[in-house]
Amino acid sequence: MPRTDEAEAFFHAVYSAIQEIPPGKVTSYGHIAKLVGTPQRPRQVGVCLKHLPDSPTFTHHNGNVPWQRVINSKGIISPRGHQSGAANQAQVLRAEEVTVSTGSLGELMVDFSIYGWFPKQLPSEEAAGLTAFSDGEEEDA
DNA sequence: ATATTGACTGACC
DNA sequence: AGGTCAGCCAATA
Repeated sequence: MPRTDEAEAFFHAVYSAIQEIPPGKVTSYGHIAKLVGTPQRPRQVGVCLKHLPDSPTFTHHNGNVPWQRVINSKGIISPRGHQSGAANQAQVLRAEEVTVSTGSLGELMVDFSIYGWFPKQLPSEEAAGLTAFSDGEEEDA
């Protein structure tokens, strides 16, 4: 649990934002950071999830916060230094019909098409007509 | 109390 | 296209 009130507020904001990610979709740490008004702290978002309680006695816990729907900006499940936790996350995502493929290096990739928001743009920016990475560089479908 | 780590990311080589 | 670096800051050591 957070040690300061300031951190407490941040944790709460992050968990609440994550709860808004619809089932079957994912987003990035960076995007959550933007949503809570601290775009320069995607890392702290990771810290929040790292310390997400298991016990339902907490307001936010792994039973009501869809932690599995947060991946990194590269579109892959963060390996967090090692693979065990990431593999579990992939399993939980697959359980909610999210396609996760394994790359040649063992990376667990999530299809960008199910991003609730693109990693580099907020919904408002998307509405402005940005094309993100659909610029026409596809070589395969 | 000081130092290191790390569920991140974008900017630069 | 792929590695490195500098910010970030709570949690650990």
